[in-house]
Amino acid sequence: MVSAPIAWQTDRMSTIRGARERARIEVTAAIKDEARKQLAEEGAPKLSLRAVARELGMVSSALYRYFPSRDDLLTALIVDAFDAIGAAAEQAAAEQAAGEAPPAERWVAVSCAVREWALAHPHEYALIYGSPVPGYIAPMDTVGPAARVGLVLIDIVRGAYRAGDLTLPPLADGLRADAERMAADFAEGVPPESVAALVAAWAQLFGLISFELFGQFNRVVEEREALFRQTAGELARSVGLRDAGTA
Amino acid sequence: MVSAPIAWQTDRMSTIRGARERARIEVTAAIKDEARKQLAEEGAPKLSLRAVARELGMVSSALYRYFPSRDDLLTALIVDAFDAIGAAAEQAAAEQAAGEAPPAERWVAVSCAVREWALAHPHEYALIYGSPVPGYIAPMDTVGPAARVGLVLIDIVRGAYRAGDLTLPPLADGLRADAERMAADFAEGVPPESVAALVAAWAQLFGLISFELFGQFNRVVEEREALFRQTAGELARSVGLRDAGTA
DNA sequence: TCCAAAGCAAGAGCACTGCTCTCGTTCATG
DNA sequence: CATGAACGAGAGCAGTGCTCTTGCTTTGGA
Repeated sequence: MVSAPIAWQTDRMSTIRGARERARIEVTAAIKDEARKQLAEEGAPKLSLRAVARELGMVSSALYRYFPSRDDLLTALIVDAFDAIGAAAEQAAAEQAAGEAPPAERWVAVSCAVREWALAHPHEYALIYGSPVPGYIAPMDTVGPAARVGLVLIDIVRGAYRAGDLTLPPLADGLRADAERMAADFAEGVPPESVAALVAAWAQLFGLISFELFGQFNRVVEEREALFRQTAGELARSVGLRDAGTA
Repeated sequence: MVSAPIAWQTDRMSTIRGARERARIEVTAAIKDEARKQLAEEGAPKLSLRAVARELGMVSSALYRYFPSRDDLLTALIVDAFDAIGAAAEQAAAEQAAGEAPPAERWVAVSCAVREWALAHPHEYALIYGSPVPGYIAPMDTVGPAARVGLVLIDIVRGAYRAGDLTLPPLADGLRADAERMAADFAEGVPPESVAALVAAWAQLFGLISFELFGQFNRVVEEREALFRQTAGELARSVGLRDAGTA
């Protein structure tokens, strides 16, 4: 029997094979750090391999030993960003779970955590939820990290369902089959009605964040946090979570 | 396909000042057309002044007689895109108004028209609703065209309110002042409760479209039109429009 | 009618970019 | 210890946005 792949990876990481391998890991991390720094300052389109190399005191061609192309470096940053926003959501959910808060409140807390991460890392947010780079096709490595926020939201709904605290929203006929497939694929233990509403709420949540971050609310909305909180609460209700305000 | 001319443009066009001026207008239009073509094929980041000039049989420096910089060319395309999606929304609204459809149905029709325009012009949509270009600040010329879709939605709600067909959604205390300001600024004749809900629904609508267009629904949602229709209907209800489905 | 002023296209050139290739050097391992 | 792989440096290619100069053409006023 072969051990789990995770364990095998940890094995490799703990077993330092030599100075060269360790240097490689360090340089790779340094490149990503510098790239992330430039990303935060100038944004993805301005991220330049040459500038990263320059700042690191090496020549541009040396960078290709670590990342075969600029897109691959971007992919690494994308994965990191998905992981970071996913971790922020998971942490918020964990904190709420400890306090035994009602599901709707946990939903709002997670939503706010996601929004706050986005406000703190606008360029990284734009990298993962903004316009995709044309010609760039997200490799499979990204789908796992990309799902983390969604899974947190699913968990909240599943918990509410198991506790009998979930009101089933209406479901259009044309959506039932797809909703059942989605439930089976990545939301086991959640009724299809809620899965469909959940996916819609998920997109709407990020719509609010994107509008705020991408400047669509400029000259329109001022009290953005209040609007977000209120709307996130209504989205919680729309997926069937009991209203937190009436508790 | 020429975009809707602005007032002063029409003025100038009717008063032909000379061959030179006419040539200038034609060349400007040709540049925009070619740029739009390349935009549709490759996307905004790949849009190259030199390539546009090459395709038009002129030298790159000549292009600067018409657009002082690449950003200015992009601005022109942005204004056109806002105008186009605004026109699509207005047309859908006009068609629905002629048939005296209930407000919620008109809301859904406008939403679907916007979505369909987005699906037909993904790169232009990404240009106006995707990640903003870092360092690029939208000039004032864009705010008018950018507001058109929103104004169509406001009109529907205002019509429903005047007809006594509007249910007022709840409004958080922290939002009332801002909502009143918004109502005074650009939604006269609409109660503040509805304005706040309207702005949120507006962002959520585009969140759905962006998620679909930017690939976030890949491997998740299949029946995207059905999900959009259902959610647009619920958004209509969330701003207080009478449910169309129960008619 | 003539002429200066303004508009225009072209070309050279600058400082960049991503990326490839070659050339010595250094390291890890059989 | 010797050999092959990994590595950093540098030159070079094709492309980019943008500027400046150089002539030519059109335009509008004297």
